Amino acid sequence: MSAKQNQPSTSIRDPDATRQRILSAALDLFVEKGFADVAMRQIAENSGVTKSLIHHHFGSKEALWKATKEAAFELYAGLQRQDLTEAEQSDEDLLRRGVVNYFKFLQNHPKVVRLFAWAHLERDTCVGENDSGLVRLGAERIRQAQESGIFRSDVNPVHVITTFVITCTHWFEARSHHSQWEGIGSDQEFLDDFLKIFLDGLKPEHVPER
Amino acid sequence: MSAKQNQPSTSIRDPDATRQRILSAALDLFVEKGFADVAMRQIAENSGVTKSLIHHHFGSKEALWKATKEAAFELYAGLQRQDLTEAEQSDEDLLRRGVVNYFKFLQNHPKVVRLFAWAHLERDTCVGENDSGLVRLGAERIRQAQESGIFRSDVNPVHVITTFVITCTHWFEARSHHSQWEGIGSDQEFLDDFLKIFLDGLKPEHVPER
DNA sequence: TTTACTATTGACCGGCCGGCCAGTTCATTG
DNA sequence: CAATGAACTGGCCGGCCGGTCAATAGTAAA
Repeated sequence: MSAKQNQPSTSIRDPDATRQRILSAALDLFVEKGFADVAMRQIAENSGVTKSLIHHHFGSKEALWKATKEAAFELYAGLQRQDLTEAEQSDEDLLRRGVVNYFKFLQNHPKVVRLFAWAHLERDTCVGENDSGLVRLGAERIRQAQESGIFRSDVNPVHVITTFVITCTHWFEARSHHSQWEGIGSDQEFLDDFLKIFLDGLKPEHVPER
Repeated sequence: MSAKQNQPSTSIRDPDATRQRILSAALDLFVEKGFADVAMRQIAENSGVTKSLIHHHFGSKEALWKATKEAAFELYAGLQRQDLTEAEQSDEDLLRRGVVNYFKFLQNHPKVVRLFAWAHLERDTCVGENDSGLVRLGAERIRQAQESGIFRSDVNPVHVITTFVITCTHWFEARSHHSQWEGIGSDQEFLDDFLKIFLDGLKPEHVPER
């Protein structure tokens, strides 16, 4: 992957790979226990390097934390932007697919979900800043669909996006919380029910008086 | 409040009040920074007592954390149960009022919101266990409304409850996250839009075939 | 081969952590 | 008025924290 020249695998030192191993171990630990409860020593041990080496590559614990979040967000934004741009026109089915895609993404990336949850709690704003572009794009799609009469036009398009983003996100963030509720269904069953309510709730008013 | 006998206010020692002051300081700090990032020394300083005294009254940091969460949950459950039981029959307007009440509660108790968010992340199950009773009660109400033909019957009642609980909760938990989204409205505006979508989405099917 | 640079190590630092303990002060009770 | 026990204090402990630094080892350029 990052093999410079034709250097064979005899190369003992590979700083890129080292950084990657550190980031990976840091991600696992930060995701599990949050920033404050993780010791640099643990990260060092889990990644098979010295604590000093982490400082050499990343500078400080804070900087490593920031780098971890940025790496996670790159993954997140990359896939999301892809989903959003490859779809072309706006109709109900597009929104359904958008919700399903977002839901599936969170389902497949539980680490990202938890990492962002920690970030929210420490009032990290960079995640929110970064995806405001995605939201703008999505809201524009909704607005177009409202103008075409596909969706009701008496709701703020941003709130439509927010509603499903919030629902999907919190479903996974607080899974351990509501998974013990009696009678609650699987991921798929909840998604299906939510889509019924959400999409029918967005249908245009039946009696457009005035 | 907790004045035993007719003891005047000259009483220097008041262990109940002391415990309360410790709990209050602990709540503020835990809410702000989470369990791991709070030092017993800070709690001691903020509550005006010695670190040793906290250990005397609560035993350990973990125990204090647990006591803090339990106190918060008592407040939460008390008000929620009150809202749920004082309402009698089930109709659309009842659900609307339920959602509004829940939303307003979270709006008025940001500390509880954040405390529970920390608890979720450390996979604390006791919060979820405790309110499963509330959910059961709410779901039963929805089921009755479905039988009466007030709501669509093709969705799991628990998922109806879950949907609005999740939405309200995450709206406040991740406020710092989406407050920077361009075009997003105030608490009230979002609530209004969500209610439109949610309640209309719950209306019975228009063509009840079969 | 020499040089220069960077990746990597292990030992070490001051400081803060949660918890403990011996002692003091207060309030109740017999 | 003792005296008993709980509330409360200050000081101390071992241990872990993030971070630093001088020294070493590998690597690529000259």
